[in-house]
Amino acid sequence: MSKQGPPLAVIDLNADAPCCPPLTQRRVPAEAAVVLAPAFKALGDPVRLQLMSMIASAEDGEVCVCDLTPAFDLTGPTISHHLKTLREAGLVDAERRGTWVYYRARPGILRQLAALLSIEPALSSQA
Amino acid sequence: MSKQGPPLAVIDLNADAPCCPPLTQRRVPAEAAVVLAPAFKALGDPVRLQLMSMIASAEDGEVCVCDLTPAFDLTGPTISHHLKTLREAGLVDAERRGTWVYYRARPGILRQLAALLSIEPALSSQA
DNA sequence: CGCCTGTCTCGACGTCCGTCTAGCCAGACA
DNA sequence: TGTCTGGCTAGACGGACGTCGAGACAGGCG
Repeated sequence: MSKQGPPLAVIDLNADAPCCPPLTQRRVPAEAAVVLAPAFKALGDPVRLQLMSMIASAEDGEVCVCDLTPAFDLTGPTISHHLKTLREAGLVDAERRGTWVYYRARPGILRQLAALLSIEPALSSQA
Repeated sequence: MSKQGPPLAVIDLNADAPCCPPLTQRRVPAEAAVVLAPAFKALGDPVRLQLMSMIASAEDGEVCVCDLTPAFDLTGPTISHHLKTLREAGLVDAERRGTWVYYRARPGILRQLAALLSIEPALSSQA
Protein backbone atom coordinates (compact mmCIF):
# COMPACT_ATOMS: atom_id res chain seq x y z
CA MET A 1 0.00 0.00 0.00
CA SER A 2 2.24 2.79 -1.12
CA LYS A 3 -0.59 5.16 -1.69
CA GLN A 4 0.57 8.73 -1.72
CA GLY A 5 -1.54 10.14 1.07
CA PRO A 6 -5.33 10.46 1.06
CA PRO A 7 -6.18 12.69 -1.90
CA LEU A 8 -9.48 10.96 -2.44
CA ALA A 9 -11.22 11.69 0.81
CA VAL A 10 -11.69 15.31 -0.13
CA ILE A 11 -14.49 14.39 -2.51
CA ASP A 12 -17.66 14.35 -0.44
CA LEU A 13 -20.65 13.23 -2.45
CA ASN A 14 -23.04 14.41 0.22
CA ALA A 15 -21.77 17.94 0.45
CA ASP A 16 -24.12 20.68 -0.61
CA ALA A 17 -21.50 22.46 -2.65
CA PRO A 18 -20.36 20.80 -5.89
CA CYS A 19 -17.06 18.98 -5.71
CA CYS A 20 -15.99 20.15 -9.13
CA PRO A 21 -16.88 22.77 -11.72
CA PRO A 22 -19.11 21.67 -14.59
CA LEU A 23 -17.43 19.26 -16.96
CA THR A 24 -17.98 21.77 -19.74
CA GLN A 25 -15.62 24.15 -17.99
CA ARG A 26 -12.71 22.09 -16.79
CA ARG A 27 -11.50 18.54 -17.17
CA VAL A 28 -12.84 16.29 -14.45
CA PRO A 29 -9.96 15.06 -12.27
CA ALA A 30 -9.36 11.35 -12.34
CA GLU A 31 -10.18 11.00 -8.63
CA ALA A 32 -13.52 12.73 -9.08
CA ALA A 33 -14.30 10.65 -12.15
CA VAL A 34 -13.68 7.45 -10.22
CA VAL A 35 -16.07 8.58 -7.51
CA LEU A 36 -18.80 10.05 -9.69
CA ALA A 37 -18.87 7.53 -12.51
CA PRO A 38 -20.53 4.80 -10.41
CA ALA A 39 -23.40 7.17 -9.69
CA PHE A 40 -23.95 7.78 -13.40
CA LYS A 41 -23.59 4.08 -13.98
CA ALA A 42 -26.31 3.37 -11.44
CA LEU A 43 -28.62 5.71 -13.35
CA GLY A 44 -27.67 4.01 -16.62
CA ASP A 45 -30.49 1.50 -16.47
CA PRO A 46 -34.06 2.41 -17.42
CA VAL A 47 -35.51 0.57 -14.43
CA ARG A 48 -33.17 2.26 -11.96
CA LEU A 49 -33.74 5.64 -13.56
CA GLN A 50 -37.45 5.25 -13.03
CA LEU A 51 -36.97 3.91 -9.52
CA MET A 52 -34.76 6.88 -8.68
CA SER A 53 -37.36 9.21 -10.08
CA MET A 54 -40.20 7.58 -8.19
CA ILE A 55 -38.22 7.84 -4.96
CA ALA A 56 -37.00 11.38 -5.51
CA SER A 57 -40.38 12.71 -6.55
CA ALA A 58 -42.34 11.09 -3.75
CA GLU A 59 -44.83 13.30 -1.98
CA ASP A 60 -43.59 12.50 1.51
CA GLY A 61 -39.98 12.26 0.45
CA GLU A 62 -40.02 8.51 0.76
CA VAL A 63 -41.56 5.48 -0.91
CA CYS A 64 -42.45 2.02 0.30
CA VAL A 65 -40.93 -0.84 -1.68
CA CYS A 66 -44.41 -2.27 -1.83
CA ASP A 67 -45.35 0.68 -4.06
CA LEU A 68 -42.26 0.31 -6.23
CA THR A 69 -42.40 -3.38 -7.09
CA PRO A 70 -45.82 -3.51 -8.79
CA ALA A 71 -44.85 -0.64 -11.09
CA PHE A 72 -42.61 -2.93 -13.14
CA ASP A 73 -42.86 -6.26 -14.89
CA LEU A 74 -40.04 -7.61 -12.76
CA THR A 75 -39.86 -9.91 -9.78
CA GLY A 76 -39.35 -8.66 -6.25
CA PRO A 77 -35.74 -9.77 -5.95
CA THR A 78 -34.84 -8.02 -9.17
CA ILE A 79 -36.31 -4.73 -7.93
CA SER A 80 -34.51 -5.34 -4.65
CA HIS A 81 -31.27 -5.82 -6.55
CA HIS A 82 -31.72 -2.55 -8.44
CA LEU A 83 -32.51 -0.73 -5.20
CA LYS A 84 -29.35 -2.16 -3.70
CA THR A 85 -27.39 -0.81 -6.65
CA LEU A 86 -28.86 2.64 -6.09
CA ARG A 87 -28.08 2.32 -2.39
CA GLU A 88 -24.46 1.31 -3.00
CA ALA A 89 -24.06 4.22 -5.40
CA GLY A 90 -25.10 6.54 -2.57
CA LEU A 91 -28.17 7.77 -4.39
CA VAL A 92 -30.78 6.57 -1.91
CA ASP A 93 -31.17 5.55 1.70
CA ALA A 94 -33.29 2.72 3.04
CA GLU A 95 -35.01 2.42 6.37
CA ARG A 96 -37.13 -0.34 7.78
CA ARG A 97 -40.17 0.76 9.78
CA GLY A 98 -42.33 -2.08 10.94
CA THR A 99 -43.41 -4.27 8.10
CA TRP A 100 -42.28 -2.09 5.25
CA VAL A 101 -39.01 -0.68 3.98
CA TYR A 102 -38.95 2.92 2.87
CA TYR A 103 -36.53 4.48 0.40
CA ARG A 104 -35.49 8.10 0.39
CA ALA A 105 -33.36 10.10 -2.06
CA ARG A 106 -30.08 11.72 -1.03
CA PRO A 107 -30.19 15.21 -2.51
CA GLY A 108 -26.48 15.87 -2.01
CA ILE A 109 -25.14 13.49 -4.62
CA LEU A 110 -27.95 14.40 -7.01
CA ARG A 111 -26.76 17.98 -6.71
CA GLN A 112 -23.20 16.88 -7.44
CA LEU A 113 -24.24 15.16 -10.64
CA ALA A 114 -26.46 18.01 -11.75
CA ALA A 115 -23.70 20.54 -11.12
CA LEU A 116 -21.25 18.48 -13.12
CA LEU A 117 -23.56 18.39 -16.13
CA SER A 118 -24.82 21.94 -15.86
CA ILE A 119 -23.93 24.33 -18.64
CA GLU A 120 -24.06 27.42 -16.45
CA PRO A 121 -21.05 28.23 -14.31
CA ALA A 122 -21.06 26.85 -10.80
CA LEU A 123 -22.71 29.63 -8.86
CA SER A 124 -22.37 28.00 -5.50
CA SER A 125 -20.66 28.99 -2.28
CA GLN A 126 -17.17 28.57 -3.64
CA ALA A 127 -16.11 32.05 -4.66
CA MET B 1 -49.53 -2.48 -34.18
CA SER B 2 -52.41 -0.91 -32.39
CA LYS B 3 -50.24 1.84 -30.99
CA GLN B 4 -52.20 4.88 -30.07
CA GLY B 5 -50.21 7.52 -31.83
CA PRO B 6 -46.46 8.00 -31.78
CA PRO B 7 -45.49 8.54 -28.13
CA LEU B 8 -41.83 7.71 -28.57
CA ALA B 9 -40.74 9.99 -31.35
CA VAL B 10 -41.49 13.07 -29.30
CA ILE B 11 -38.35 12.60 -27.23
CA ASP B 12 -35.67 14.60 -28.96
CA LEU B 13 -32.35 14.43 -27.20
CA ASN B 14 -30.97 17.32 -29.18
CA ALA B 15 -33.73 19.75 -28.42
CA ASP B 16 -32.82 22.79 -26.39
CA ALA B 17 -35.80 22.43 -24.09
CA PRO B 18 -35.80 19.54 -21.62
CA CYS B 19 -37.90 16.56 -22.58
CA CYS B 20 -39.15 15.99 -19.06
CA PRO B 21 -39.37 17.77 -15.73
CA PRO B 22 -36.66 17.02 -13.17
CA LEU B 23 -36.85 13.51 -11.80
CA THR B 24 -37.31 14.98 -8.35
CA GLN B 25 -40.62 16.42 -9.46
CA ARG B 26 -42.35 13.74 -11.45
CA ARG B 27 -41.75 10.12 -12.28
CA VAL B 28 -39.74 9.71 -15.46
CA PRO B 29 -41.88 8.03 -18.12
CA ALA B 30 -40.69 4.63 -19.23
CA GLU B 31 -40.12 5.85 -22.80
CA ALA B 32 -37.93 8.69 -21.60
CA ALA B 33 -36.03 6.37 -19.26
CA VAL B 34 -35.23 4.02 -22.11
CA VAL B 35 -33.85 6.90 -24.17
CA LEU B 36 -31.99 8.72 -21.40
CA ALA B 37 -30.52 5.78 -19.51
CA PRO B 38 -27.95 4.92 -22.21
CA ALA B 39 -26.55 8.44 -21.95
CA PHE B 40 -26.06 8.05 -18.20
CA LYS B 41 -24.61 4.63 -18.82
CA ALA B 42 -22.10 6.07 -21.24
CA LEU B 43 -20.99 8.49 -18.53
CA GLY B 44 -20.80 5.64 -16.03
CA ASP B 45 -17.17 4.88 -16.72
CA PRO B 46 -14.35 6.99 -15.28
CA VAL B 47 -12.46 7.05 -18.57
CA ARG B 48 -15.49 8.14 -20.56
CA LEU B 49 -16.43 10.72 -17.97
CA GLN B 50 -13.01 12.27 -18.30
CA LEU B 51 -13.09 12.00 -22.07
CA MET B 52 -16.47 13.72 -22.13
CA SER B 53 -15.13 16.42 -19.88
CA MET B 54 -12.02 16.97 -21.95
CA ILE B 55 -14.14 17.28 -25.08
CA ALA B 56 -16.81 19.49 -23.57
CA SER B 57 -14.34 21.83 -21.89
CA ALA B 58 -12.06 22.23 -24.88
CA GLU B 59 -11.00 25.76 -25.68
CA ASP B 60 -11.98 25.60 -29.33
CA GLY B 61 -15.01 23.43 -28.72
CA GLU B 62 -13.27 20.41 -30.16
CA VAL B 63 -10.40 18.07 -29.40
CA CYS B 64 -8.14 15.94 -31.52
CA VAL B 65 -8.02 12.25 -30.66
CA CYS B 66 -4.26 12.61 -30.68
CA ASP B 67 -4.61 14.83 -27.59
CA LEU B 68 -7.02 12.45 -25.88
CA THR B 69 -5.14 9.18 -26.19
CA PRO B 70 -1.90 10.08 -24.36
CA ALA B 71 -3.91 11.31 -21.36
CA PHE B 72 -4.70 7.75 -20.31
CA ASP B 73 -2.83 4.53 -19.68
CA LEU B 74 -4.86 2.79 -22.34
CA THR B 75 -4.18 1.73 -25.90
CA GLY B 76 -5.45 3.63 -28.89
CA PRO B 77 -8.15 1.12 -29.84
CA THR B 78 -9.52 1.18 -26.32
CA ILE B 79 -9.82 4.98 -26.34
CA SER B 80 -11.39 4.71 -29.78
CA HIS B 81 -13.89 2.24 -28.39
CA HIS B 82 -14.83 4.55 -25.54
CA LEU B 83 -15.22 7.43 -27.96
CA LYS B 84 -17.47 5.28 -30.08
CA THR B 85 -19.60 4.57 -27.02
CA LEU B 86 -19.93 8.29 -26.35
CA ARG B 87 -20.78 8.82 -30.02
CA GLU B 88 -23.45 6.13 -30.03
CA ALA B 89 -24.95 7.62 -26.89
CA GLY B 90 -25.33 10.89 -28.76
CA LEU B 91 -23.04 12.76 -26.41
CA VAL B 92 -20.37 13.75 -28.93
CA ASP B 93 -19.84 14.21 -32.64
CA ALA B 94 -16.77 13.22 -34.62
CA GLU B 95 -15.38 14.81 -37.74
CA ARG B 96 -12.34 13.89 -39.76
CA ARG B 97 -10.30 16.79 -41.08
CA GLY B 98 -7.17 15.71 -42.87
CA THR B 99 -5.06 13.40 -40.81
CA TRP B 100 -6.81 13.88 -37.50
CA VAL B 101 -10.25 13.25 -36.11
CA TYR B 102 -11.83 15.91 -33.96
CA TYR B 103 -14.50 15.36 -31.33
CA ARG B 104 -17.07 17.90 -30.28
CA ALA B 105 -19.69 17.83 -27.52
CA ARG B 106 -23.41 17.99 -28.23
CA PRO B 107 -24.82 20.48 -25.76
CA GLY B 108 -28.44 19.46 -26.31
CA ILE B 109 -28.32 16.06 -24.67
CA LEU B 110 -26.08 17.40 -21.92
CA ARG B 111 -28.81 19.91 -21.18
CA GLN B 112 -31.37 17.12 -21.12
CA LEU B 113 -29.43 15.20 -18.53
CA ALA B 114 -28.70 18.24 -16.43
CA ALA B 115 -32.35 19.27 -16.45
CA LEU B 116 -33.40 15.82 -15.39
CA LEU B 117 -31.10 15.88 -12.38
CA SER B 118 -31.65 19.48 -11.43
CA ILE B 119 -33.31 20.22 -8.13
CA GLU B 120 -34.77 23.53 -9.22
CA PRO B 121 -38.05 23.54 -11.10
CA ALA B 122 -37.84 23.20 -14.86
CA LEU B 123 -37.58 26.65 -16.33
CA SER B 124 -38.00 25.05 -19.67
CA SER B 125 -40.94 26.77 -21.33
CA GLN B 126 -39.19 30.08 -21.45
CA ALA B 127 -37.25 30.20 -24.72
C1' DC C 1 3.92 6.92 -56.75
C1' DG C 2 5.27 4.79 -52.40
C1' DC C 3 5.83 5.12 -47.62
C1' DC C 4 4.59 6.80 -43.03
C1' DT C 5 1.51 8.30 -39.51
C1' DG C 6 -2.95 8.34 -37.36
C1' DT C 7 -7.32 6.22 -36.46
C1' DC C 8 -10.96 2.86 -36.84
C1' DT C 9 -12.81 -1.95 -37.26
C1' DC C 10 -12.73 -6.80 -36.23
C1' DG C 11 -12.15 -10.73 -33.41
C1' DA C 12 -11.00 -12.73 -28.88
C1' DC C 13 -11.04 -13.27 -23.95
C1' DG C 14 -12.09 -12.49 -19.16
C1' DT C 15 -15.17 -10.04 -16.15
C1' DC C 16 -19.30 -7.77 -14.75
C1' DC C 17 -24.34 -7.06 -15.19
C1' DG C 18 -29.44 -8.13 -15.28
C1' DT C 19 -32.57 -11.50 -14.39
C1' DC C 20 -34.46 -15.51 -12.48
C1' DT C 21 -35.77 -19.31 -8.78
C1' DA C 22 -35.33 -20.91 -4.19
C1' DG C 23 -34.84 -20.02 0.47
C1' DC C 24 -34.35 -17.19 4.82
C1' DC C 25 -35.38 -13.55 8.26
C1' DA C 26 -38.32 -9.86 10.49
C1' DG C 27 -42.61 -8.00 11.85
C1' DA C 28 -47.83 -8.23 12.40
C1' DC C 29 -51.94 -10.41 13.87
C1' DA C 30 -55.07 -13.79 15.71
C1' DT D 1 -47.29 -19.07 19.80
C1' DG D 2 -48.21 -20.14 15.00
C1' DT D 3 -48.76 -18.43 10.59
C1' DC D 4 -48.84 -15.13 6.98
C1' DT D 5 -46.87 -11.33 4.38
C1' DG D 6 -43.05 -8.37 2.87
C1' DG D 7 -38.41 -7.96 1.63
C1' DC D 8 -33.53 -9.50 1.29
C1' DT D 9 -29.79 -12.88 0.23
C1' DA D 10 -27.65 -16.77 -2.35
C1' DG D 11 -26.66 -19.09 -6.44
C1' DA D 12 -26.92 -19.66 -11.40
C1' DC D 13 -27.10 -18.48 -16.26
C1' DG D 14 -27.10 -15.82 -20.57
C1' DG D 15 -25.59 -11.65 -22.49
C1' DA D 16 -23.14 -7.32 -22.56
C1' DC D 17 -18.95 -4.76 -21.39
C1' DG D 18 -13.84 -3.43 -21.11
C1' DT D 19 -9.60 -4.44 -22.85
C1' DC D 20 -6.30 -5.94 -26.00
C1' DG D 21 -3.74 -7.22 -30.54
C1' DA D 22 -3.82 -7.42 -35.51
C1' DG D 23 -5.20 -5.64 -39.65
C1' DA D 24 -7.38 -2.13 -42.84
C1' DC D 25 -8.19 2.46 -44.50
C1' DA D 26 -7.40 7.65 -45.14
C1' DG D 27 -4.47 11.51 -45.66
C1' DG D 28 0.17 13.87 -45.99
C1' DC D 29 4.82 14.16 -47.64
C1' DG D 30 8.96 13.34 -50.21
